[in-house]
Amino acid sequence: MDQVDRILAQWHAERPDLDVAPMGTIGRMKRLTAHLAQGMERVFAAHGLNAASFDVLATLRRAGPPYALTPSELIEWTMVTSGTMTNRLDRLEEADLITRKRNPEDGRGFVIGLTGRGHALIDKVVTAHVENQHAMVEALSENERKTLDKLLGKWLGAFE
Amino acid sequence: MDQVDRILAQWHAERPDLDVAPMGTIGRMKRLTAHLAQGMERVFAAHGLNAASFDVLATLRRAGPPYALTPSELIEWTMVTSGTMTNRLDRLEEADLITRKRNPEDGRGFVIGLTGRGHALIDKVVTAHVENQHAMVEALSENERKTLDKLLGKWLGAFE
DNA sequence: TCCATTTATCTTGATGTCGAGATATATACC
DNA sequence: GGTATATATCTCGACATCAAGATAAATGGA
Repeated sequence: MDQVDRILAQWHAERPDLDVAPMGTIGRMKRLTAHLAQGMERVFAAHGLNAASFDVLATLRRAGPPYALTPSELIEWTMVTSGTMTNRLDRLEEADLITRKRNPEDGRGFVIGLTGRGHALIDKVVTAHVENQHAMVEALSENERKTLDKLLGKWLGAFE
Repeated sequence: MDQVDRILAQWHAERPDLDVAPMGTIGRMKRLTAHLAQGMERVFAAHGLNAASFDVLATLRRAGPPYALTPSELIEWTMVTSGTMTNRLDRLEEADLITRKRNPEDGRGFVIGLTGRGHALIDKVVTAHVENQHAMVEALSENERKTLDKLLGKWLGAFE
């Protein structure tokens, strides 16, 4: 009987006309995601980053050489609005983790690249991040994690 | 090959030293939760609410008669800070959906109750909300959803 | 070539959240 | 009873995000 079960029990008592089983699934997803996000923020914060800045640096890093993307491409990968991306890039540029150069192929735009510091930092943080993620999924066996992956993949397919 | 798989493939190419399988699980959880939240917001918005205000009204409603809790109790159920709760209550009070009365049993505090309008509204919205949640989990069979519930419950247990 | 439309990015204002600190009341202990 | 501590809630300032609108450059015909 966890917190989600308590919520479902309350609804069952107050609104027995409702079948709240899906609420349990969705509620657990939400809480779990919140815990996972919190756990990841701790690692990011230990290196002076947050989820937002990590997201941008990691996207540039895993894009491979020359570790450079346009703001539009970053927006697509990270699924934030253009205003949010501008703000994120402003802060990362201030921190000397990325560079913002005019795009020689498109005068309207820019190319965002990792600085040396940015590259070194994200490599270090990603290593710690992946280690941390391993620790956070340890509660599930390898088989359970794979089963979960399959279910999540199927469900996600209905949305994307 | 969904967006999460593409991200994993990029990491595999750039950092083959990392085992990013957990990142896939966590990434799918995050994306799924974002889609679910978006779907729920649509229902809330159709009734002039958002997730924050729904959360408070629903907590009061499912608490049962007399549909009243202290801000502290609301904070525990909703897992937000006191400043956030004050802000939420201010807006709900303005909208005449809740009342804020001094707590006769504790001069430091208040008791938050549903107004008639608030009670009627949350009953209507919860019905639509539950219907919407059913639609959003339709991609999974009943058995799959139950398997997922079990796995999520086990995982969540490691955190709570 | 010229103009209309599209695209890339930035700017601005509103909103929701958090964290730290303020205030008032309750509680515990001497 | 009186003081120290704990608790309940609010206030305030900082920050991230979004949506809508502004600006500048690219593109696609006539």
